[in-house]
Amino acid sequence: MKATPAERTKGVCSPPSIPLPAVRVDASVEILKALADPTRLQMVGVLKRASEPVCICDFTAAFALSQPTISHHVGKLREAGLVEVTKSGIWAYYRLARNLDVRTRAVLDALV
Amino acid sequence: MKATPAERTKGVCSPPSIPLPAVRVDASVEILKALADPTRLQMVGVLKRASEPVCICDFTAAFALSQPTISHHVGKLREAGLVEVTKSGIWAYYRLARNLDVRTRAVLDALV
DNA sequence: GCTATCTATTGATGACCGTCAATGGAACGG
DNA sequence: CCGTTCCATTGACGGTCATCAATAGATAGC
Repeated sequence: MKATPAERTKGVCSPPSIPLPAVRVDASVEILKALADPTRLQMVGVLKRASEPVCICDFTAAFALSQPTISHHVGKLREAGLVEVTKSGIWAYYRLARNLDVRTRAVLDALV
Repeated sequence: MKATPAERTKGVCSPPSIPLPAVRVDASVEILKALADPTRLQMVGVLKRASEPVCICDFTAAFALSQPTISHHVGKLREAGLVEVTKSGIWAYYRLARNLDVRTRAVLDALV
């Protein structure tokens, strides 16, 4: 009925522990989902290296995707709070958000 | 026909630059997608803090999800190379992979 | 006003994901 | 053997996502 290779008992082996607060997990998941796409990760890489805000038209030229798809991706990044947009005339310029928290910045430094 | 707020010309404003190698982007995206789920991120947090491999039955007890769903999530983590499994008798014990590369470890240190 | 350019939005479509119930497979105890 | 426990797999279902074509909004120059 039971087998104890170490000192395990019934169904639950060791007391379950959930160390991370749910609100923090949700925040991290939102960032991770925003970054978990090749195009968006490349975009963040470009923005992280750019010394000035980058025009959307640069992305449409660089990424072999339709213009609505490009707009969709930068919108996702903006919803996640990763980028900021400033509009000047016809153009829309994007840059990395300047108030990224420490953990998000660490993720970006590690990956892009 | 054209408007030049700075020194932009026609459609393409500045020469496009794709700094990150595609192979590295794909590898990063695989890690990000594996982590971009609340349950899996919590699992990784538990494993990161655990001093010994954790039994699947602990996860089924901790996460209010069906056992197939738990198995599905740890399978995703294993496919991404984030965790390793060692089976002992009836039980399956999971731990963090011991050969995680530097960038992946930095992401885990930042988030979980 | 009219036209051209850049960007965002809408609608549609095909693919993928998270979840569960049901089943299968393996190992242990009697 | 046989029943039990643990884990993985399959099949199905609803939801989300990435993508594009088409359209709309906004701005600048004529």
